[in-house]
Amino acid sequence: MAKKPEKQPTPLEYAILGLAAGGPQTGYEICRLFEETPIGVYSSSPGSIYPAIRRLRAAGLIADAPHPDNPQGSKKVLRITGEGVATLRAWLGAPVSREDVERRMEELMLRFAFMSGNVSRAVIARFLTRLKTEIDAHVGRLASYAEAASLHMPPSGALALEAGIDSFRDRARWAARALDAINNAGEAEAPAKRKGAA
Amino acid sequence: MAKKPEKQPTPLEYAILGLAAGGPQTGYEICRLFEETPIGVYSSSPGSIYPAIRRLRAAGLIADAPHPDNPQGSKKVLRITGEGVATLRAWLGAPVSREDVERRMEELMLRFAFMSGNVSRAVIARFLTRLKTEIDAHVGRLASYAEAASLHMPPSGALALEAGIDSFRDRARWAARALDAINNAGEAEAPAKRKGAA
DNA sequence: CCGTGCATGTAATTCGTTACATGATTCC
DNA sequence: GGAATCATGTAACGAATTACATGCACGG
Repeated sequence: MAKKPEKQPTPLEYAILGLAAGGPQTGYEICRLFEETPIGVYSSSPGSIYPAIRRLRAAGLIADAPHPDNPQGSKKVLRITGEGVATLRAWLGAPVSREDVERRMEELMLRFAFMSGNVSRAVIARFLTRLKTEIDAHVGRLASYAEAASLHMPPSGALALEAGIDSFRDRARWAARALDAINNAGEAEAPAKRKGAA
Repeated sequence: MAKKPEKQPTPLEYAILGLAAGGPQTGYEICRLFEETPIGVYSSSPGSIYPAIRRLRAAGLIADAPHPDNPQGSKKVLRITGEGVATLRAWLGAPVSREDVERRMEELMLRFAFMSGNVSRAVIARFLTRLKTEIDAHVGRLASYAEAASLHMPPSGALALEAGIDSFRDRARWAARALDAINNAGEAEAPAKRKGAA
């Protein structure tokens, strides 16, 4: 358990790690998920997935499950390791930075997607709160840029910028709604500290 | 003007081409634009931009403007070539595919941003119409997937999927609004075929 | 016994990222 | 004349894309 340069996994590797955290998977199952479900906005295809699996295995974040009864070769079942869980949780719990919002929103949403079951409700709530704060700040910057520059832009340029601002605003509203949903779901499960409405 | 393998430029190269189509630029000006304006969601930094400029120059899509009075070495002014304009227009006018919407929405918005001044209003309108159609279809697919799978997903996974669907819906609404804006602006400029409301 | 789907990979290419290198202006 | 900014690049590296390679299992 030593001798790892401690390099941060790529988003694709985190995605695979997150899938493995939901239960043992084979490489082929992971390929299928990337092909057939909306998670696959993040690339797909065996050519990127199998090398990513190999890197995760080399880093000790996943391991081959003891071959159930397969002779070998075909059907290797992957299981996340303790260190893998720790790495995944560190990623999920990392602060939401301005750069994340400006240039890595997709990765933020991928992070969020894997949170339930892997981090506490408090961590999820903190993520959403911080996400909304950072998005609001970014929308402010974009709006003032648009105000200053829209007139000197070609119409389609201004409209494209508007689309970007809109989508950040929309995401901020979603974050607020998601926070409510998480809190309500949590209250229903937990011993119920307080009840407002049904 | 021969001997080019006719390979399709990358999004970054198209972005540079689009900027050059707006008027001569220096590499440094392009770097600054990527650093300081919201166009820079598409990477930035000299390390990717200068190599891209070199590739565009090698492909004959941009050329060095005859050095105005600079001795040499510093401050090379880039100008788009006729072939560059043709390549840019081909990109801007290309059909909107399902794959574009599913996995290259950012590139579609980049395309749209450069349309004014480079392609006709008809091409812009066709783009927006087709974009909305493809987005609506994709929303339909995502919604039926969500209906079938949301219950078996962890809550944050379902919420993340919802965020994705929302943002596509939002973008479809934007496309409709943008189409109106383009049409209205066009009518104001053109000899006015018909007038409905002020 | 033959094709289709299951299942796991490798190889070549290419682009982007990060970091570094270099020199010319301009401002104080 | 020294520092900041202008301005243009190169080098090392990593990772994704595309295409290809391989073999097993199973139904018809």
